[in-house]
Amino acid sequence: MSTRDLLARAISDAATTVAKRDGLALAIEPGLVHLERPARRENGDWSTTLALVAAKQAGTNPRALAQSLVDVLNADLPPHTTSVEIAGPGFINFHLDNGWLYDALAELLTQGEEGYARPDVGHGERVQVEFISANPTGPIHVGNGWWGSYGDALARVLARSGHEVSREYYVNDTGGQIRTLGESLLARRGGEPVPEGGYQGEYVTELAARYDGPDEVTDAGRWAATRIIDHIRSSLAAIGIFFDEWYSQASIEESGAVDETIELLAEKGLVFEQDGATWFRATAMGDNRDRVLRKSDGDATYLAGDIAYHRDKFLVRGFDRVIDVFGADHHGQVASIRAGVEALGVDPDRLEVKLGQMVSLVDGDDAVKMGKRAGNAVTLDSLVADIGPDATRILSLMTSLDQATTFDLASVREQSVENPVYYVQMASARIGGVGRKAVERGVTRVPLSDVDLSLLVHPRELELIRCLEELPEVVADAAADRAPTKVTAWVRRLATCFHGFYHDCPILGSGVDPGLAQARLWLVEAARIGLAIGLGLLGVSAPERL
RNA sequence: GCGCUCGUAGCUCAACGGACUAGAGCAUCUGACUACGGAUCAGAAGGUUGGGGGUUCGAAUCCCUCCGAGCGCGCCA
Repeated sequence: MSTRDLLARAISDAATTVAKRDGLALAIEPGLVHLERPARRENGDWSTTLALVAAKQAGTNPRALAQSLVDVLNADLPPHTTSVEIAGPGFINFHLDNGWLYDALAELLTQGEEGYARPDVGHGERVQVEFISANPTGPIHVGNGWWGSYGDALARVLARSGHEVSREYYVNDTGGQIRTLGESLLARRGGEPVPEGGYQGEYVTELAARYDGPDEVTDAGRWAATRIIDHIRSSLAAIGIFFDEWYSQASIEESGAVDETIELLAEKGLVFEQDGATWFRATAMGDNRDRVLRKSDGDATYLAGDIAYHRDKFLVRGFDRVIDVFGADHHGQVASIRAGVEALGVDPDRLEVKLGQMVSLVDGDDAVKMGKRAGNAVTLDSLVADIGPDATRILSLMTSLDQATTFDLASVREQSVENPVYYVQMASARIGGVGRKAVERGVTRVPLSDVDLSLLVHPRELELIRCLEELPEVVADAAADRAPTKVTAWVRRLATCFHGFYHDCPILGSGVDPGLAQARLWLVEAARIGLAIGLGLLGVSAPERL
């Protein structure tokens, strides 16, 4: 059990003691004790706001409650605790000796890369993360890659924190756009200009040259969409994004699921006919207007397919939770699909929609030329070719999804200090360097049980251990908040701590005490494990040399 | 016009109900190398968190309002 958990238990016990003694309504489960790290180290190693939060329900004031708790805690100090004090309006601060850090370090090393930082916050919840789902009518752009990196990292974080995760790409391989794609392809093959509103891109010309099927629009469109999806798949594979499922919209329509879904909604009295079309009474579910499900020409709308698709997710495949990651330009769909899900009798809270704000690229002096929305005009392939897969992923995971971002290609293109991937990967390379140097000098790590970790007393060493100790909590928070950027922030902090340690604490130097050298070698191993876990969650490589 | 999202240092971004100096990086200015990779480390300077109200013991964070920006408002997908 971690020191943090032991503290939480001690606080819970103290609350029980105080409640019984003073007749207060105060019962706090250890798991609900909120512990945080004070911003300033002199205010202790851990802090709790329990007295602030619980005073009202206990019928007392925060300072008085805090004082009672502090008295009880000081009478029987929790493990590693040297003192407990009250601060400000009623914060309770705990000062610990370094022993808790050595315990944490040993725990990390014992659990290793596989076992460490696997907080079970999901309890096996089955979560589907659907992301990218760009239409198969052309290459994907930078925004798709940006939001895709988010979706993939979120899936990794959820998987590590006790969720059963499935990644899915919804392929819109039907409807008018596929016909338009087919028309464009056939026009190009016939040497004619692409019709108004068609797809003009060069990729259409390239595909046309390879197409040897019939002069039939739908066949041509489907054929092209399949080739384009293959291309998208490889573009995403290049930055480490893979899907469990590529779900075809056409397959939903062909299976009859769309008709069934409309029928289901009709049974609930939420469907009506008007102007020759079939409508969904979405306003009954809070949408701001009703929506067409079946057009007067008999074709199902995109929305009808999407509702049928979500019915499949929740009611057929049985996911407990569905997280859809959309670009902000699709936010108009959210209210309708949410209304549809609710109409099907599914608790709409089980559907989470994450909107990725727009991404803009500038390129040094060419900023103006590229224009404001350049990000959505530049292909992901060209970005990756330009700055590499690792930089693409870490940059897209530096900012939160809901922050519209602009970044300058010129500043990250080369091995520039503005490119955070080098700072982090240099830590990885230095760790690799220590290993190589150790081999060169014939130094090997002795078993952990023979090492005295308490020799690690340098402030740089202690900071590094503190940082590593935070990882399980960072993973849990990142999962709960759907915020993989928290992992990015942590990885950068870890790199900073490692560089500081590396700078000030020689490991293999001739003047280093052998016992201390062993402790430091194990600390380096712990840093390697932490970095590997963190970068792994982000989909960024941890190279042993640069 | 309506709706959704967002306005935090010169720039790009953190922090998303906690205090104790709103944090990083870049850019600017000072320092540290015969180093286990200096693509590093240390320090300085830089912000009434778009404006104004409100709720709270406590607000960048929640609510209202105004201003500004982006994106949507099809029997397209």
